[in-house]
Amino acid sequence: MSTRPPGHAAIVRAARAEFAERGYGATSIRDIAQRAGVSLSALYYYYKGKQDLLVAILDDAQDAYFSSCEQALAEAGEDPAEQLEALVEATVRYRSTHASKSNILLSEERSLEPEHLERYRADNARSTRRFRDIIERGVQDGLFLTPYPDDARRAVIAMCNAVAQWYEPGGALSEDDLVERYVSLALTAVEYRPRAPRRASRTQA
Amino acid sequence: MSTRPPGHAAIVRAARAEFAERGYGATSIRDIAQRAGVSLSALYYYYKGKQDLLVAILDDAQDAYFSSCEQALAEAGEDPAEQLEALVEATVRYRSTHASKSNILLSEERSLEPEHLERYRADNARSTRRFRDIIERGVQDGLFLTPYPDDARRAVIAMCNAVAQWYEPGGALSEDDLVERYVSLALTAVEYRPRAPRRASRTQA
DNA sequence: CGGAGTAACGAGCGATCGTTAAGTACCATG
DNA sequence: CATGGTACTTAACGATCGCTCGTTACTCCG
Repeated sequence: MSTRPPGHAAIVRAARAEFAERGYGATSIRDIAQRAGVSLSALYYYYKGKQDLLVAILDDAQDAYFSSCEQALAEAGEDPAEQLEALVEATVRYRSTHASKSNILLSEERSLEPEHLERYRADNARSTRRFRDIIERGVQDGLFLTPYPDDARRAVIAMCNAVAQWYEPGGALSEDDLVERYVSLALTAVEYRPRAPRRASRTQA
Repeated sequence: MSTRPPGHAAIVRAARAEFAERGYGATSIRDIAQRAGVSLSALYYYYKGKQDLLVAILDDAQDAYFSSCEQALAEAGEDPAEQLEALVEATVRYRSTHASKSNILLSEERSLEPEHLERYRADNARSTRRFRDIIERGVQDGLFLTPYPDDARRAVIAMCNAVAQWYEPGGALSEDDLVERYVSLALTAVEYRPRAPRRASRTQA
């Protein structure tokens, strides 16, 4: 998609920016075309219509996120804490470096027509399950002490997602530091207590 | 606003529902009028236009949230933990019982025209400051051990806000239980460690 | 040199958009 | 019983919407 004709890339870039800023429903294809520096009918050379463009952008954004998670998990070991770290890192990095994609992904589900909605929801559910399974296993292994695994999961996901709404690359906080903080916050949220050092006796009520 | 003519209340209710479901930009005033069971021009009897209606809905939603926070804080004592509890409880209750208002509040800032944006942002900033000041004081008092107060604050706010997107009243989880869990999660996020043995039993240790 | 395919363009279609103007039914008051 | 405000209505305006049409410029291949 990047090595394609320059017009195509410009259209996708412009559409992503407009959808992220104004929302799908408030964006006209003329807005997109103007931002991309092409005529409005150029859009119809590459896509069947506005909805088709949204679907393509959503698919691309979802693929990018999922493959990033997949890779992070592949490099992580068996330890649930390590896996949660990997997932949080992948998510935070994605939200911070691809803010437009993230914000569209997180807010334009409602703009999808019914025929595309099911697949989109199913894919998102797989992603949620990733978090859920890891946290559940951490709880079973006695590594995560949270009494509310489901709510801890939602909290971790919500706080990572919110990064896309406020973080500015190149600001005072580096991406690596950001990741470190959110990994730490996530482990705190699930109440991670490493097994090895036996000196901890305050836990387990 | 509730004791006004029935048409007015119906319009506001319909507009809230439509804005929350489809978004401001994707909602037409005809959609709103039809849902309210009035003609589209009835809207112009009460409001100057679509934007004016959004502003009224946003103002009402903001007032409801802020006054709820104010009341909760007034009933809380001086203890930062108690104050954070009060703020989280007020926020979670608001998000869970006024999902439409919440979701509009959380996503339609971008639909505000410049002249209304400044006041809206300023009011929201006051709300954020509430959380920030309480957490900062908790850290200074040595009650909150989090090394990242700003990020913990963002995490707490984000997880509370997300409630509006998934919680269903009347479901398996009661509102009181929901509040209890999120208060607990928030105290965990700021790494609350009570100085003296409080009678608290919902937090571990 | 002559198609074939690619990558667009400007003009315009019907539908829908936010908004306005002018009118109407219904009270309550004087 | 006339008058004035309240609470709407129907009809229509110009602008903009997503989308289609017919055309054009430019390559590459034989």
